[in-house]
Amino acid sequence: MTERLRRFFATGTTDEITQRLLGKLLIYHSPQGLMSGYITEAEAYLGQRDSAAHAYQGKRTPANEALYGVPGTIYIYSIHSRLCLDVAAQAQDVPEGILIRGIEPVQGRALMEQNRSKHGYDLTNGPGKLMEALGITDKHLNELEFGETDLDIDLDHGKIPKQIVASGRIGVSDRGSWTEKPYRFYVAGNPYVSKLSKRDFDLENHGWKN
DNA sequence: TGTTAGATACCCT
DNA sequence: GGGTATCTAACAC
Repeated sequence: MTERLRRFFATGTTDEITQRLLGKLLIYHSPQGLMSGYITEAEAYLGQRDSAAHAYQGKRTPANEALYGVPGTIYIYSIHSRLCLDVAAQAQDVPEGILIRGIEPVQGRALMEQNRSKHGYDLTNGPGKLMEALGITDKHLNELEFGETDLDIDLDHGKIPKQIVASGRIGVSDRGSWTEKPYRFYVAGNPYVSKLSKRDFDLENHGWKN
């Protein structure tokens, strides 16, 4: 199965893969129990030529080594005492990646609420929030591969976005022409998307086609 | 209801 | 020291 995921994360440009990732089911077999959610928001980072990427100008350290791994490698990094979840895209040694910024809870919502001590849409509508909801508090999954460990992505049981919105990436500032490039993608109307206005919520079907 | 500003927190270089 | 996430409070509409 990992063979399929590897192909998924190496076919097409990274911004295309990012859009295709929306609606796929992220699964975590946690020690607490099974948790899963549809991916609602993600950002593409285009490697050494992308001034907002961790691998800008070919930067390579033990911390971002996972970006250079095979397609589908898990890259976990910390920022402001929180963790963010990335997936390495493209062939090995091509340090492009996709940041998962939001999921819509499917299974294990009660566990997530327990981990976050929050409920409602605030549960998983941000990169640090979803990691806290999943109960991932360290980097032991870093550099492992999706599908080979407790984290998995199910390509078959996802949702189809009715409409995908592209926007500039969050938190990227003063990065020259890369600052405003539309490499953030999200499911239009889904409430589990960071910084989305309430009036844009599609409360009927959360922006999904099915 | 939405936008903004400030405080906080911590691992990696 | 840089990173840009999250929570709260304050203010404008």
